[in-house]
Amino acid sequence: MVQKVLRQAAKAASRRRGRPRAFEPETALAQAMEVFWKDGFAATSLDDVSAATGLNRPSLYGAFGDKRALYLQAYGQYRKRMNESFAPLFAAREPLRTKLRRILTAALDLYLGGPHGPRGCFTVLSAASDAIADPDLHSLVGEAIDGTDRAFGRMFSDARAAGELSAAADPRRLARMASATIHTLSIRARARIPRAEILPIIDDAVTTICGAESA
Amino acid sequence: MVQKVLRQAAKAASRRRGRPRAFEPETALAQAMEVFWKDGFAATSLDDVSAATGLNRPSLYGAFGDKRALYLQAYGQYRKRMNESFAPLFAAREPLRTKLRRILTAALDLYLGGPHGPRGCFTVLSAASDAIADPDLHSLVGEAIDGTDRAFGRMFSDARAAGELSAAADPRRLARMASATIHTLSIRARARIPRAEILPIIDDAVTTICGAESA
DNA sequence: CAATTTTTGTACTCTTTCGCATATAATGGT
DNA sequence: ACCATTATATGCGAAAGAGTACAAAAATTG
Repeated sequence: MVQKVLRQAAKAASRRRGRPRAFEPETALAQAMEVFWKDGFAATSLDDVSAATGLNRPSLYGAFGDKRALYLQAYGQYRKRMNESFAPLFAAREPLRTKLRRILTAALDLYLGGPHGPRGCFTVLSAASDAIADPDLHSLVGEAIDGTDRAFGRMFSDARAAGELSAAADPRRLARMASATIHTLSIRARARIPRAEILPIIDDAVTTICGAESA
Repeated sequence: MVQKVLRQAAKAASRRRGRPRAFEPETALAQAMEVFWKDGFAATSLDDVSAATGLNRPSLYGAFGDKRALYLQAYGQYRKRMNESFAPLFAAREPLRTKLRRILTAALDLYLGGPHGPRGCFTVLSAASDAIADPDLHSLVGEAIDGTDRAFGRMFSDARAAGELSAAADPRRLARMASATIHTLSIRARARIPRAEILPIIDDAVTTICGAESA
């Protein structure tokens, strides 16, 4: 009994007991994410995921559980990756105007540039899905939206402290407008509206939030 | 042959030939719309639609065609109804501020108050769906988004002409920000965020677009 | 009333899909 | 070398889902 506990504790460090996995769960999850992101939960079959990952269904079950659990983990990885890739953009020491433009442009590129065409934001897709009825997904999506609001909120709050925004500006209001921009970018990208017609919205948001171009 | 053509031409006016329908297509379409709106295209089975309408599947096929055609017609009816119910709000002779607030509030109520709980905007859902790959749906959704931009655009343009907005205001930019607000309301409603947490966004948008409250 | 036309309801076929049972393969422990 | 353990691959089984065939029902036309 004690032995077993010790062995389990060492699992991460030393090699697992039986036959080793022939794949990296992280990679498989990233591939599963792609197909779910493209077609959504209901329209994606486990055979689609199987084909995308190169794994048989039993391997998927063994590693991640059933379809729902797999989706939740794929979406979890999406959130983690988004946080990692956008954190430096939010932390950058740049003029507010430039920073906001960079963030929105990065989001649009991400939404338009999927390996299978325009796809929008996975969070927005998950919210639209029937799977949003699931309380777990429901929480994750709520956290994601809130997290975006907060990230923008901190950015505008810092900018105001640095004198880049008027003292009367409300960081939380501006943050929600920035999130709204993210959402409209996602929807228009997914609707396959051409990039050239979406791009002006980034200018709209920068102008609306930071004021008209002064230079 | 000529007889047949004449008969078909008179079809709309005089009674149809064989056994009459036991249902109104408009009503059935409205009921189909509800279920598609709730769960999306892929997660809604024809049995679900059959249950919601009280019609057998062969009747659905006879009246509307296959599942895809049915969805397109249900979505078409949604668009028609939205245009009808929002047109008077856009046309109202009210202060811009009041009008914008009324429109956004009506949208939020619609998104939150489905017979089966929060549901968001059907256009946003359709864009998120896998069915967006269908060129026909794709066009309909594009038109819907564009139509909203234009409706807001006219409103702001008129308001500027009436002196309710500064001469420097760009109606198209403001229109896209208003549409973005509609989109974020839809997403947050669908994500089951409580009404009280969504409501401030309407204030945000009114303030951002019309300027800070003067009175 | 008989013939024709259209709708309705039952039941059917064919395909897809999820989840799992079972057998085989590959590793660590003793 | 042998056992315990974990992963892989084939394939099964039950269920759901889309679309349709067919006969009965309900209307119009002559």
